[in-house]
Amino acid sequence: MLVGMPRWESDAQGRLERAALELFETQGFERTTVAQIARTAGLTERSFYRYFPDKREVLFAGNELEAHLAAGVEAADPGLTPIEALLNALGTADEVFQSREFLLRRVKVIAASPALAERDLIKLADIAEALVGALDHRGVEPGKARFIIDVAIAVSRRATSRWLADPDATLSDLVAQTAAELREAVAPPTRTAG
Amino acid sequence: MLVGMPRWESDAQGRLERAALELFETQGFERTTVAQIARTAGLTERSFYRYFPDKREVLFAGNELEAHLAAGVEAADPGLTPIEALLNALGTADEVFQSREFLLRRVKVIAASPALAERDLIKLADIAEALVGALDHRGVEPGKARFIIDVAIAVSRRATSRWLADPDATLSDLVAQTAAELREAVAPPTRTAG
DNA sequence: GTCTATAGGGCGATAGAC
DNA sequence: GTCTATCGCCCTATAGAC
Repeated sequence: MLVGMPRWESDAQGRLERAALELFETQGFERTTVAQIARTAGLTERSFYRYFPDKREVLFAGNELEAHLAAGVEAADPGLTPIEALLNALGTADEVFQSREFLLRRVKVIAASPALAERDLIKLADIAEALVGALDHRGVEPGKARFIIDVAIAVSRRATSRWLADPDATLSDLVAQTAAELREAVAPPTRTAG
Repeated sequence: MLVGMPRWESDAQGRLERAALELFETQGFERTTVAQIARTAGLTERSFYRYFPDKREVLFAGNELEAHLAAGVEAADPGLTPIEALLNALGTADEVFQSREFLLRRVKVIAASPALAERDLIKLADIAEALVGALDHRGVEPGKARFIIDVAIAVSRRATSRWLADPDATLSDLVAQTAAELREAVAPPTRTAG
């Protein structure tokens, strides 16, 4: 036996994640079995469930984004309004994103499966809930915090969608542009005399 | 055989829905089986699936809210801004709600189960998607429409949550109040000289 | 790893209503 | 006869228990 020959191939979780994305792309989520993902990654079905509590989670592992955003809001200048603090943090989300290539593949797979779309939404809701705690430290009451977070996430979704489509723009610029769009949309209309 | 004696008890779907809510309340969603719901409603498990494509859906049947909101937006005064049209419609959502009593039971059951919370979120997303079509008829581009809808839904969620807690306020008043809160939250801060 | 309950789909049988 | 609601039985996959 050669020295340095590992007993198991490394990064079982990563292999499962890559195998799953690949299979979901080619066959669709519903028509892919957990056993198939595991086999493709050189593992057994049982081992899959050691890494992921259910089949959907294989596309949603990791808390980096939530942690990054919460940290960003906690660290924000106390002089900023809550929405400013949130949007600044959301504008740096790309710091924890994978390659745009990978994100686009993932977004497409998720959009193609209602089951994955559900999971995606609750993951976003989990992030929102985590940010309530961060705003709480700034003295924002939870109900109001959740409301402002929902608005900020709406801005972020629009900005991120644009950013995925336009390789040249920066995310934080698009967040700022979308925030301006928000201010305009909620302002009372200028009813010019007709 | 007596005249008027139906072969089956009527309203099988309603019986399933009531049995499910009751069982989810007492046992929780996960610990309730489809067979149990069906038995309680006097049906078999197989028949359950004739009415609902899956176990979660038993709490989410019906499209009344989506239809009501889409119709409200379609019928809105063309002079209103998109967000005004949306918020007006959302302020009348109570017209298609069940009793507050029933809503509170349902909200509690959904909040207690991650699986049901997921389904709840995607139902809201489905409504949002339907409203994109309604705003399209008003000449709003889809990406922008979805953004404004997400913001309006954030307002509506906060207003509805307050309305459920406060039996005396009207939903449309609370929507208006929350819209004012939104305008204040997104306005640049008045930085008084320090 | 093995075992098992449950979800959920396919297909056909049955039995009134018409 | 057709239509429609229900049930029966078979199957696989998920996911949790042991």
